[in-house]
Amino acid sequence: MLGTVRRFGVSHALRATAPRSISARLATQLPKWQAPSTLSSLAATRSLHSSFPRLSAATAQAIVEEAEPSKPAIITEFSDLAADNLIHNKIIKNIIQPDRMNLKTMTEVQSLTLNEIVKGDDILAQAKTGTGKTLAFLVPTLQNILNDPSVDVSKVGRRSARTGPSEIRALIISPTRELAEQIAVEAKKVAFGTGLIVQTAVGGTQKRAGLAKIQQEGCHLLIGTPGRLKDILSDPWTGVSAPKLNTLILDEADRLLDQGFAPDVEEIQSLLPDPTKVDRQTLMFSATVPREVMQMVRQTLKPDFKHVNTVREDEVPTHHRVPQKLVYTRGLENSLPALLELAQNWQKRRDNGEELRPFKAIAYFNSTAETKVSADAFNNIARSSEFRHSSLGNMRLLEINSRLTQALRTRSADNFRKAREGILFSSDVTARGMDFPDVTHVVQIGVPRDRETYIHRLGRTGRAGKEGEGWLFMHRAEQDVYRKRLGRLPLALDTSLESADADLSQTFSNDTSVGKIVNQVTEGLSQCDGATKVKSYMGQLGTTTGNFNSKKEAIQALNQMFTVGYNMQSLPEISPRLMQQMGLNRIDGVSMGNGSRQRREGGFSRGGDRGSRGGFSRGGDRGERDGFSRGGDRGGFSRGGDRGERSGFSRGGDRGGFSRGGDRGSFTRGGDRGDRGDRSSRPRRSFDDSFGDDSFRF
DNA sequence: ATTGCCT
Repeated sequence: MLGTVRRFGVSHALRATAPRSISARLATQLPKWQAPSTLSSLAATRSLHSSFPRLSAATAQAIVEEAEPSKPAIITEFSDLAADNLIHNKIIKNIIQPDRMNLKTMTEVQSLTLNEIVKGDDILAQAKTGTGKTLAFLVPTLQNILNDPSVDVSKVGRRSARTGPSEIRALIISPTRELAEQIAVEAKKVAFGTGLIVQTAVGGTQKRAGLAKIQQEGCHLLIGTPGRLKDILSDPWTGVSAPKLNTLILDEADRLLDQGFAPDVEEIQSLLPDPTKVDRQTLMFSATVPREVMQMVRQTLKPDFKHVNTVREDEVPTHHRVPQKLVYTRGLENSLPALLELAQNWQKRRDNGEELRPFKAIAYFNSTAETKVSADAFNNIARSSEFRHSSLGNMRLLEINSRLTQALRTRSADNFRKAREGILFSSDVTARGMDFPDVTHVVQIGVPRDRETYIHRLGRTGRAGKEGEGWLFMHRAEQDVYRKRLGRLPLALDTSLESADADLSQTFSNDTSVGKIVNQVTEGLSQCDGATKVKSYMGQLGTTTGNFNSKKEAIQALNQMFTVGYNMQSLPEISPRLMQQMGLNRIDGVSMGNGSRQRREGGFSRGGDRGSRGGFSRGGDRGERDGFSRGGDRGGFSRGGDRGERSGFSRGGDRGGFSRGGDRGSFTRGGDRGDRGDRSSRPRRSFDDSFGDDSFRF
């Protein structure tokens, strides 16, 4: 708690030196916001001007005592924004009317950023997932466009409308298409009736149709993904340009500034008017701002930008309202049974009269092919009449990843939004920003690529004041990478899922509930397309070899998943070239392909699904883009070789030395700053150093 | 080899 107060105290003191903002003024006039907990009621606004001196710990402590007693009430009502014509009446109505957005009270991040954005400051805003960041930048940004005397909204709707394809005043960049569309939907709600025109530009849609729409209707606010934005802004032939652009918004800013996106984002910036000639405000929003992107942030924003941070530095940026559980799986093949068991247990409790919301989960996987196999397997399971008549029978089982056609992606997202209960099998395409209502569970299968990914995925539940649960299923051999990569997180060990620890190489009787689950999953997987299973194996090859303690263990676990879990006879071939690239060798247990034969025959030969039956659709081509192959289609089955006997494979689960400990990983705060993300700028504390006696167990 | 992102 101490660390929190200190941070708050410093920030508050700094804030007092800044010009008094309207929100501060409003704050003192308004009744204090009734916060559900002190955790979220505290907030910090601080200036990060590069010349600002860093305070010593002693100074900070002194300020704490001075500043702590008077906590300002920082949250305001939307209706109060009408004062001084701060925000257009129409916008306020759109927000508060029961038949429209039906919101009343601003969230912290909304109230803390509104004035700064209207003032025109550059901002980096950090707030937890699901706390209304989108609205926080939309409302003042749309207001700023209305405030611009050169923007004429009065004639919109008539033929003589003065808006056009070069009237873009604000640009919002999003890392995924669905998020861009979602922001646009919200923007249109806010802008309704104001005459402001909101347009989108994302990939996977018809470029020409989108351009025609912009040309016909005009555009004040453009929302899009990096590739398409770059495309239309760089191509003079499109007629779409932004010579009057005043606002650039990076949603999920840390993602857009990371290696994968930064070049595109920089190029887009270079296509915008010179900021020394046309004044430009840049806004960055995210729940996570790892230390290593701060340099990029500073380079992109004006030197006097404001850092609004509602996540206290000793706090894990996840909701304390979302309990997080860690499940060790015996093998990689145990994850899907454990997922089914989780759903079943929940629905059983509902059947027994517990007041629980319907099971609505997102299952996250680290590769697209794995999402596909898993979704296909569950859809196969769901075809049985037993399943259909069980308490899981009404679940929607949907899949989304970047390899699907955009039409299917959109359909899955829409269907999952509407679904009362179900599972969305997802890659990281939905990890950030997506707002699916009433998600009760987020299940992450395998350790995610980084801590930010973990946090954002988890943030798909527990939104807008609702409850939710987070689950991480992980192989024992991922333990080290879990600690190193994810750092401090409030996960509690959970051993309630029996199928997570079952030895799937055994035969199970349908008499037990675990046996039934295992048999259902095995059967569902048997019916899946063999080629997709190979792609899943290949896809996981990259992540598991990076996640496991050793490559050898990773290969053994994968091989077992493939043969025991996927019910395949022989292992996918890995070309000598790839093996060399990945630093694998024969000893690791991979099946080395014959490069020349593979080239000659191309792709892979269809090998044996042992248990596959006819009759069912194999999941196969339900519209995946490019036949689900991105670049070199490798991975053949090795011919001949071990004909399905499993004895040749190591059984994974070497668990020597591991102790299961009690379930105590609850949410406690040590004195040290939980803030991490310091992966590059300074040496990380070792895991053990950062844990006191009553700290997180995992 | 692994996510997402203009054709």
